[in-house]
Amino acid sequence: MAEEKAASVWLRPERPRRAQPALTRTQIVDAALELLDAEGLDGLSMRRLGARLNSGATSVYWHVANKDELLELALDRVMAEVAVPSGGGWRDAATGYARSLRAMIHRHPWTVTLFGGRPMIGPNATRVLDEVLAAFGAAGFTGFDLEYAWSAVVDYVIGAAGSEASWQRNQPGTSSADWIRELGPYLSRLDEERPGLASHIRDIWMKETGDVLEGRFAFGLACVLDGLEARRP
Amino acid sequence: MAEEKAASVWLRPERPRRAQPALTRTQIVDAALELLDAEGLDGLSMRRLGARLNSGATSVYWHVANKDELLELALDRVMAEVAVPSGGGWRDAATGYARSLRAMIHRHPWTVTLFGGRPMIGPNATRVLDEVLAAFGAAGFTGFDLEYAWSAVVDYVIGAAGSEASWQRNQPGTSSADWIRELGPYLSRLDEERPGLASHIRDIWMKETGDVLEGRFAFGLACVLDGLEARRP
DNA sequence: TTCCTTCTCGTACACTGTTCGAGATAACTC
DNA sequence: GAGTTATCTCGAACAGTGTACGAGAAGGAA
Repeated sequence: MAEEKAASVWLRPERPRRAQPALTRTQIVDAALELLDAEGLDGLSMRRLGARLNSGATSVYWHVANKDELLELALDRVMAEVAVPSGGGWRDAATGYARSLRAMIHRHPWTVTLFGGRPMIGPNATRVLDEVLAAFGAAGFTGFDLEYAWSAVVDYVIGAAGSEASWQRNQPGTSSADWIRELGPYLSRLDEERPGLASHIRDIWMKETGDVLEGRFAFGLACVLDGLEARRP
Repeated sequence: MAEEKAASVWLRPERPRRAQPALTRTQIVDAALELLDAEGLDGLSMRRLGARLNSGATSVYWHVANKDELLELALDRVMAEVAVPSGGGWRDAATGYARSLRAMIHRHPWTVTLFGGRPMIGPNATRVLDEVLAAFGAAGFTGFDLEYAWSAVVDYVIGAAGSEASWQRNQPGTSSADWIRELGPYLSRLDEERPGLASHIRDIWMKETGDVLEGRFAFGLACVLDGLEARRP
């Protein structure tokens, strides 16, 4: 990856082009997304991207400065899938936003590592942020409280959805129950050393189905939102 | 990275050794930690690790199967710095745990990417988890609620501290204010398109000092804990 | 025609994780 | 003592990575 900090992608428009261009930024991002969604962050290499585009590996560098920059574009692209419902109360808006963000992360688990890398200022990310601030603003939050309030929600969602997603990213096709099953010897050792923990693991992790994940997220989100409600001016 | 899934590190003890070994697991992890803390995840390569240990690059592979495994060992090592205070109420325990985890993440920003990769079952991670479960259990939580309750706290802390840390990881030595300043043209464009957002950015991000981060974390954590308190049996 | 911009791409460099097998060294066996 | 085995180090090699560079093709304008 490049060490130089080029000016942000969002300041440098797509290069001017002539009649029939062979490669486009959107086309490149499309192909990158296919690779990312199919095989995760490791699945995207510039050479494979070139192959998928039926072009030379290094042709992409005319349209995009970096691999980092390409990822920034891809991340903003999937932010288009995130929506903040309007019309209902602020709590509906917050819940809808949280669930929509989580769903997006589940569809694109590779995003997790990228969040927070630098402030996201792509068009879709700013649109989402603008909508979120409007919704929380309408709820009465202003100034620092506004920042704190929406941060609490995003931070929780990214933490929760991130931990859910990084499992499926690293152990595709296996459940945590499968994994625990391989750990027989470890669990029986744990029975002696930390019996409370061992029984909790057997109770919970072995039953970790989609429902449990769902329940966990609903619980945590409700906690955060209750806390916000209590602090709302 | 290896595709094969070797049995977990924690099931395979350090290899038996003779009188004066030249390389030790702990020694290796020590050196790895130095590299990780100094230069982040990218700073750790097997060759550089070998160099720091005054040994051949591939000698490490006798003591550790993978780079992934090495990272697992390093991650568990820093989990030793996390503590759950006991003696006070459950809320003291939860707060202390949250702050201790956040502080650890700040000291070792490279951990963020590693969390959730797979369940952490190293000795230090299990010790922490055991203590946390005990604290939340003493607060009255049982079964699924116990799992939900502690998850809400970890997920929030990892989300919040993670976003704080990934900034310092990617832009070492610069503040977000510096970064915004470079974005002059972008901000003035935003003034026209999304005036509310632009003014919020100027108000908040430009002033993002340690105090703001501190306030944000305290706010979010209080929200989560209030929510838990309300749901406590 | 000449010139300039736009765009593609082969080659090359310095790096990565990891495998393999050769060799050294110590401890145990006879 | 000699012989054998287990422990450990390490150089070479392989397939892969991101990216700089420069040669060249293709089209529009003068």
